[in-house]
Amino acid sequence: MAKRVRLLDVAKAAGVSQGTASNAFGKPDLVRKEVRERILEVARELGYRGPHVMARMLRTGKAGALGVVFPDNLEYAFSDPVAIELLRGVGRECARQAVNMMIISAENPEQAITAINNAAVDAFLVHCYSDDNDIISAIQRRNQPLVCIDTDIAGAAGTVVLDDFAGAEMAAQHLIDCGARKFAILSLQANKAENFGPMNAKRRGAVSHRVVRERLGGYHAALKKAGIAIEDIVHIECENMSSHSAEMVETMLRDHPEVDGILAMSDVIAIGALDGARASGRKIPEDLKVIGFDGIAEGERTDPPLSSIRQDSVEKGRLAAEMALGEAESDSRVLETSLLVRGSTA
Amino acid sequence: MAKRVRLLDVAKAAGVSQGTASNAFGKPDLVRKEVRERILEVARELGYRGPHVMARMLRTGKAGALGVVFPDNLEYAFSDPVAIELLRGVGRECARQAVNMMIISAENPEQAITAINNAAVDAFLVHCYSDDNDIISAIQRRNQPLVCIDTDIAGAAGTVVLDDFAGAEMAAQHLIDCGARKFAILSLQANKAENFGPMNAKRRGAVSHRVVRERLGGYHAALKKAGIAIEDIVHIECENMSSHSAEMVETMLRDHPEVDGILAMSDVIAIGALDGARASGRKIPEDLKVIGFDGIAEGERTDPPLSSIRQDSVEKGRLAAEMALGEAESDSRVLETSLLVRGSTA
DNA sequence: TGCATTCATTGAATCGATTCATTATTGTAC
DNA sequence: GTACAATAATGAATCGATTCAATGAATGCA
Repeated sequence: MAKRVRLLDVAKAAGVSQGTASNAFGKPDLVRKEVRERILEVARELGYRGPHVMARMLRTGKAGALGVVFPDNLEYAFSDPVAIELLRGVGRECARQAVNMMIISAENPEQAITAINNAAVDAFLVHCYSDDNDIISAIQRRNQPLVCIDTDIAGAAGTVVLDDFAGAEMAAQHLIDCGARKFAILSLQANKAENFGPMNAKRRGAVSHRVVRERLGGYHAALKKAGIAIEDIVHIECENMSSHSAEMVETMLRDHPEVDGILAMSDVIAIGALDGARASGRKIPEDLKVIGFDGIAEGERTDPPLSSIRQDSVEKGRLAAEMALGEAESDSRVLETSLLVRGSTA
Repeated sequence: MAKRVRLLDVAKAAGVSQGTASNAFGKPDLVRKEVRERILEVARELGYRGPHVMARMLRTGKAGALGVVFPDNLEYAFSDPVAIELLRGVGRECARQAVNMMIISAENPEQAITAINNAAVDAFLVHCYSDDNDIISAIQRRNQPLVCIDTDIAGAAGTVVLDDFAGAEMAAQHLIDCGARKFAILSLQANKAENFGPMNAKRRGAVSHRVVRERLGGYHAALKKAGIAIEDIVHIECENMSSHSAEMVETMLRDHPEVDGILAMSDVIAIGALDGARASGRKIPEDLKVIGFDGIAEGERTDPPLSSIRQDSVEKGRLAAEMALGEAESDSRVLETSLLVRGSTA
């Protein structure tokens, strides 16, 4: 293979210094028009492909890219509707700032750390649930701007989270207002250790995922206020997959036929719950009221349409990117939620 | 800010050559154990952050990343269910090969070219419909492996496409078998120039998007074989958005109440068609049969569930990534489709 | 004509590693 | 005790740009 044509070759052939040749490409207005044109002409003749990206990066120290990490599971990033909305927001901001978006990909945590160390990026965005993460430390070692989404890590440059507590409170209050009295909570995974199924008090006390902790707290607060004892609530931990939660709900309704209100920590779980409830012969909302969390678009088309707590994930991603790229003040932001009433509760 | 600690500093402090220090990090087995440990120890003391990514890239010429470009519209990548499945496949293969995934982001074609030129990647993947694209040329100028998805560009290193013709033929044949006789085709955008609404023969003759050309050809072939004249088919061009196709279908059914079979070029369009048909008082599948294309998961939950032509977009993305990264033979691959019969036709 | 300004260009230093041809050292075999 | 391999370590060259202080030329103004 022929050797690559370098800027120096172009400069020589055009009879100018390397510095001028560089400017002809990068800072055209510093070079006289005729000279610039000659350089570009010569470059074309020689087959020069334009400044070498890696060389420029090394010299300038800018990568022109934002790293996005999903430590819990990469596949999740392109499966969960909420994660996709998040990515859409990140993408939007990156496009606005003319920065590329590097998705750090890995099959396991160890590989993720390597991937992080090999990524040429200017800043990092991490979406994760757990806060005891050595992937986070790997990023922090790089000493670059870092914004965490949905979890608050001490020492992170910035965090963007939801007011999950208030949202959950709103959800529970709404079911109470609709007349539900016997509650089941369908929780997201609470810990690094998978343990789906009924959730005992011990596990409830050791929730390491911030989102789960907050939402659980919010549910409990509202129910307690309404005079419902925590021990009377059915707690089930579900994988964030409709097919899985559907099964869980069928089992649950067999064991606890008295349940008349389901609080699901995600719409994906809630959609499965609708299926499970229907399969168990329940009429929704007459026999059983269901409310989800997130307010994803799919919730409009379910049967019946799903009530939920709406969050703006696109904006969450966009804001996080803005913070990481240094355009927005980099500290902690808490986004609000709102109640979305549809057929599954009213 | 203190100056960055370089490998040379570490080498000096540890009393070894720079070459050895480099090996201690990159090729540990070339360095005696005690020496290596001393180097790592010194590195820690000095606060060395590990080899500088950009410097390494420049020297080795490897970026460790795969560029993914959506020239038609970046936002589309994170909105269309099919594109998301594609990304999931790409992500899976990238993870397997421990390569990061660089999403080239841009708000307009001009910016996209800059973004491409600034991306430190080893190969490119392009998903696009049109084949007269100067973004493609910009990539080709970089002289790196390139795989095009869903379009066949002359000179591209590789292409991965679907047998769209056969799939469309199968769809039309199925509707005929179900008894439909008066057809409407809901087409995806056929050209760079937006022109939604009824599609005249002239525009039908100037389709620059390969996918649309092939699917249209497949529909026509099957219908012709069944003795249906092309002039008797209603052609409508839709934006790939359910809300849009719903409107289009309402109008269409007002103008052409005789239509009893809808061939939609995407499930997203088909889902909107179901809404539009329902709003127009049609019973599906009794009055009107609808078949989509793609076989997305959402089609299971529509009312009635959507018949479709299933394609494996995840595999399409995975295979394309494999080809671009040089692990699969890099030529042209054509993936097959299959018929998915559900409630909207039977 | 002289002096200050502005504009264009030069050329060497720099970014921070990896690589590879050499040299030094140690071990094994005869 | 010598020859030959195998193993470790060296250090200079290299990857390909950008940057910046210094220089030269051209212009403006008194």
